[in-house]
Amino acid sequence: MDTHVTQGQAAAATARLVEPPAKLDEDKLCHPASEEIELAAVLHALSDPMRLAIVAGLAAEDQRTCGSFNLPVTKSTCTHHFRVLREAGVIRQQLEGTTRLNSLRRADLDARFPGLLDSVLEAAARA
Amino acid sequence: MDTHVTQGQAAAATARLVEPPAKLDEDKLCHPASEEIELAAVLHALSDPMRLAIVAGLAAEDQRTCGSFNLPVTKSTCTHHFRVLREAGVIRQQLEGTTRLNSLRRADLDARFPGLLDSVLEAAARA
DNA sequence: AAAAAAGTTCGACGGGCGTCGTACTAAACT
DNA sequence: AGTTTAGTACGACGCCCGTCGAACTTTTTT
Repeated sequence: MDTHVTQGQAAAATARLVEPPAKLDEDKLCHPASEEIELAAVLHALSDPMRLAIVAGLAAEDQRTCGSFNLPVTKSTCTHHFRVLREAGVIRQQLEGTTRLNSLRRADLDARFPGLLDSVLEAAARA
Repeated sequence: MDTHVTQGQAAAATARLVEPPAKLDEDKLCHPASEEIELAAVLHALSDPMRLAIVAGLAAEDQRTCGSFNLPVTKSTCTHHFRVLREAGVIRQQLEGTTRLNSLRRADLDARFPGLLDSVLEAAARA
């Protein structure tokens, strides 16, 4: 090999063909761009009572950790629900030490689907 | 028995304990009352692309028959989607000869969840 | 260095969903 | 009366969803 690529880097590149994100810490939690947010996915994400509660709780107080909700499910189920919300573009998760801070993507959602989040939040508060 | 209940009525009442609606033609297609409409059920009903298309089509032109949508699925699947929408309280179906006329429950939905339907419809139109 | 804290990953399980085909019902049109 | 029209009812199939437990990673605390 005449290129300055170590054996480790080559192995990593090969592995990336199979498993894209690999090791970049920032991209480990991948979010859709605001234009990529799909309505059906958002509505599906919000159609679960527990996820609706998460979103309502986040609307009341932003930047909360996953554990702060004290949901009546195991941690793995908790991870699942937050991932569904994140991949639908409803919330943003950022790594912060050992925890993940969750925030509502209000601006992005409002830009893509004006008024939708607010009406859902108001509806959730009413029930 | 000293109450004025005929044998027929008693039998009907007993049967109703096992199979509530039974034979009343109007109740064959049972809809939830507006206060009984649940948010999660509505969001779930709207989270399917085909049902979203049905609702959008109904918003454009009301009182349409099931067949008028020419959906790319079989009739039984079609029946399924309309039932999900009806049982969630999103649409109303009324028997009319051999067909069922579908209409959006705008007033009921607006009363229960103000602005929700409109924002979803606007979001659907945008995508 | 060891333990604790906060999540993630993986495999598994049961139930529900979207889809289909076949059989059926009820009204409408020959 | 027979046929067409417009749906419904009932299984059946594969797949996805919500849930769990066990093992793991990473950062923080002791």
